[in-house]
Amino acid sequence: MATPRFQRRKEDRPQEITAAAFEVFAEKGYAAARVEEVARRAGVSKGLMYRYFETKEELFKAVIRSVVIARVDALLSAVEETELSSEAFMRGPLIDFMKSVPGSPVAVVIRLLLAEGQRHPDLVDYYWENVVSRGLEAIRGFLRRGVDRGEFRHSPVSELPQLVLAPMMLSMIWRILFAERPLDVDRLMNTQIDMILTYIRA
Amino acid sequence: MATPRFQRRKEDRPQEITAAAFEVFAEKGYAAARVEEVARRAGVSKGLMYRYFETKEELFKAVIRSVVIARVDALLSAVEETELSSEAFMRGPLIDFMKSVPGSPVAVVIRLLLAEGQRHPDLVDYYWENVVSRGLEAIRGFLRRGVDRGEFRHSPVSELPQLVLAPMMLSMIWRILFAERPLDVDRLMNTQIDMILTYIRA
DNA sequence: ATACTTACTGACCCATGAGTCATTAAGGTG
DNA sequence: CACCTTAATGACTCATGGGTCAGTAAGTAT
Repeated sequence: MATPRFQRRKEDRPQEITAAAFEVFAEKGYAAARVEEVARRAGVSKGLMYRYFETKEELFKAVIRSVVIARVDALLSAVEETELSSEAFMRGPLIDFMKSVPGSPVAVVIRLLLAEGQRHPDLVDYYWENVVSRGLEAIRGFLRRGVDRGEFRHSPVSELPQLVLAPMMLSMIWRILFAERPLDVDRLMNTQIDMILTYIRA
Repeated sequence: MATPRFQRRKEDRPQEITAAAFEVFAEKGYAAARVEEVARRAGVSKGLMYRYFETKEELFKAVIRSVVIARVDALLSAVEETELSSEAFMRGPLIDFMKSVPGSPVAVVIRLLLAEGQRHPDLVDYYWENVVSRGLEAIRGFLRRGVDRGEFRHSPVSELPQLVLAPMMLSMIWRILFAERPLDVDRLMNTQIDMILTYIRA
């Protein structure tokens, strides 16, 4: 009694394929990624892959979309639900969030978007709407709330959430390009937050 | 008397070809760039291109190297030669430098490196040594000098030149990905510098 | 058990584009 | 001017890899 040559697992395939594709795209980038390699890692024939995803490009889009959502939502609800003072929130949960991003799948997505974004403007839009603009809005809202509560003074910072995130971006790029070169990410982010607090504390 | 079908211009070709290649790589990225397109824009046959550059990859490397040097040198000598106070230097020449980078060819190179760096570690090394580490060193030296002169107090910032450059990085990434979405780069950089100065002023 | 649907396979097709090379002619040399 | 070197051309080759599809068998319904 030979084991069957394959099993039918319609439900699980798409997710298994996007997971494998994420790996391959992460390692090679879009253009150098081989569809056959994705299929192999997903434990599936190339033909089947094309049953679930029309083209390599569709697969790529599915991968990007599959990575995006969860992390930002966590930040959003953390901002809303916290009972910490604004300063404590920045020194605690916010900084933890920022430290977690550069090593997360989000960094891979950013790299792919930087490389391929020009030819996939709809993906960039998608990413903008679901990640960047929501994330910035969360932080902008947080800073304004601090001002309203009298914890922070008025300053340009309240309208520049990018200032808070800049060291996170830099750390991400650093990690992608110069992985092995040392960068004291903790110190970088702690100092930036400390500087911001010194600057805006009421 | 027909005009000659071509002219021999051994001296100028390499530079004309790398200039055309820069354009094409900038528009398409490495993988999607067509060697024939580069040749066409350089006003040259594909065959001739291969006389000057062994492979597409060599051409790519030549392009990266051709872009790199001048800008950093300008920063380095500006730091050494200025007679401004440290604060005035930061608010003037340094900030001007930072504003100029995101729209410069350097941004294109960063994008190409992010996309292709994994497969060209020697290029990443080259870029690190000739651009990043020199640039960081220049700023670190500048910050230390400010401390030595009694203009700045001791603080972690003196050892974190990345903090100064973080908004520049963010602006660069922003521009690459979200070109059309507004970002007040001037305000971003001015505020960061203002924050830093407030934080470290003796 | 038998018939039937369709998930799945893998050998195949073929457009694409990097790289080659036989040939041509520009432009210098004696 | 005749000769020679080599810059320059462009038609060609051939590997690569995205995408197809005829055939196979897993699982389900009757």
